[in-house]
Amino acid sequence: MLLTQGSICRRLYFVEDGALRGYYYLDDKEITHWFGFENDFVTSFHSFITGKPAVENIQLLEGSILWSIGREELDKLLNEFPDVERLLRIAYEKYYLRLEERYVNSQFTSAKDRYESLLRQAPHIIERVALGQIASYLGISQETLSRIRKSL
Amino acid sequence: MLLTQGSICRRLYFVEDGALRGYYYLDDKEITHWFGFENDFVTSFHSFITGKPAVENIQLLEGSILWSIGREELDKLLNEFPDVERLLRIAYEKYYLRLEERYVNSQFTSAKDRYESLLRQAPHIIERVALGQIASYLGISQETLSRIRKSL
DNA sequence: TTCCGTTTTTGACCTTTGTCAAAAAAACTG
DNA sequence: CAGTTTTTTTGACAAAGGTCAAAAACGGAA
Repeated sequence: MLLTQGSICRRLYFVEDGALRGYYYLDDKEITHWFGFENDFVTSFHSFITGKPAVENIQLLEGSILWSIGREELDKLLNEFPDVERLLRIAYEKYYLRLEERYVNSQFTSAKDRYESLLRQAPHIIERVALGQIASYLGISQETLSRIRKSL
Repeated sequence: MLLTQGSICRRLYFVEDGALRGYYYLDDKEITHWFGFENDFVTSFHSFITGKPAVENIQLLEGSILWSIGREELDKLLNEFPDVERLLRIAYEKYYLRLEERYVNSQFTSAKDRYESLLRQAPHIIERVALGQIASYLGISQETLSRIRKSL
């Protein structure tokens, strides 16, 4: 575990290699709301940005190589090097667009289409992650995902 | 209309006063995916950031006062003043968290809860925006929203 | 192997929300 | 106002996906 809900996430991670996921609990059910793989930045954005306790847990799914930087170190870098500020701004643009697309898809495409598009975008995910985690990531029940797989 | 789909959005707007919405078409149906009110930044983020043609339309919902800046002017400012870079980065953080929350809500709360929470967060929206637009914003059909309202 | 715990699949049934069509209400317009 | 258009509501029905419970498959560890 990299982070447990309730604690404050003070570090930003970069995944050189490996896999992790962010999840939280909704009436005792685990909801995975993101996966991070090679070359992703991961953190509990809400906690890292606001300094409030995290609502999510971050778990390593396999042996991974991570780099990390603390909030204070990052702030120092941001003050010293405008290029870092720019890098971060551009990273946010990318993550914003990614989330926007995911949001639109979640609202207006069927569970089946979402699963197929996940397979296209991240085929390796199937071998690395349990079914139930993928289902909650897609916003559907595990049973429904199982039926979708059968139908393909 | 501030922007029509297919054209490239080259400006970032700031709403001093008024109301606007961004919407796109999905099988001939209008899907409103955001509203902008006082003190919001609005643009077609996807088009503005990537320079690709917009998939969305931006429409003024009432008489409004807007400020705007073009992509080139903004880039000039970003190069000249690191503080602007910082401002923008922080704005992105805010919008990212806002979108993240909306995403989580859309997936795991009922249509009724989403409507009630919208009423709490933006009570004025009801008087300013048509029902069908609110419904598509919440990701539900107009009929369902009508029934939800009846049940309250 | 065999046993045990976990994950995935299957079946039956239920709930939420969508769709289509029509009626009612509200908002414009001349 | 009366007439027209747009928006909202209502009803009947359909579809997608959820829930619960049980069976099957899988993956170690002894």
